Amino acid sequence: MDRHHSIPPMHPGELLREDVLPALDVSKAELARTLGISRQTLYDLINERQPVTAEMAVRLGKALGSSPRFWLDLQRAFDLAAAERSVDVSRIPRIAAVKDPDVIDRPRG
Amino acid sequence: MDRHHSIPPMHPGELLREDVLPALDVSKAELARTLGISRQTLYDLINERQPVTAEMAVRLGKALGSSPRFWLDLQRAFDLAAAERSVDVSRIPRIAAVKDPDVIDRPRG
DNA sequence: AAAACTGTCAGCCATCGCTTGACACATTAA
DNA sequence: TTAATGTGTCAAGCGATGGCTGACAGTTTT
Repeated sequence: MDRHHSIPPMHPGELLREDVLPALDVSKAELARTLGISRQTLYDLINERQPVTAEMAVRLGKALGSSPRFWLDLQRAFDLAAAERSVDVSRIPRIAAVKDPDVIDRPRG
Repeated sequence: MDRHHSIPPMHPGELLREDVLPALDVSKAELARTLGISRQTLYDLINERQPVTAEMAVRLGKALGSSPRFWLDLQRAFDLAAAERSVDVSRIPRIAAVKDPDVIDRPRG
């Protein structure tokens, strides 16, 4: 019953690099300045070497006029997929029933 | 528009401590063992000194039979609220229109 | 009494998120 | 044609994080 679950999670840097930046008429150096971060940090972000932290999400949200949650959600999905890959869960027994309300899975409205 | 979040976001540790653990008939020491983490780490988590990381979310998900995303979302809301408090965004100008790329489920393809 | 559980501290360590500084090269502005 | 700016990228440094082990003292379970 695992509906949805979009395919492979994208790193926020990819979106930034492929979609956002090209649409903007701003140099990377200037974007970094605008965001109040170092050029290196933006470089790392864009090249998917560094995640969008909560603080970074807030900055991006302000500058790009989007919701910080958007960026954070993107990152979380990415992190979760990675964790699912890297953590061996096979030795962890289920000690409680599935009583979880499957999150505030806000169906987007 | 975005109203204020009516409720201040809860740390996952609080839920773990107040709701989950009491409902379970498992000692904390054993839960730590079950999760494959140290007793200290569980202690820190429960006492809200440490966050639910993606990897931790996966562990909790497996053991408690809930979705890892549930735990991660809880943490994300918490982190975001903190970031919004701590990051001074007032000097960051909006350089792009409010174009919220309607989040996660990018149809892709 | 022995075994297990509890709260909590202290110390350690690898990694993380970010920074500055540098270099070589490319593009744009005066 | 210079000067300024931008670009890709590396290296080193730094404080904070996430996690661990070990310990102690007291409580509960067996």
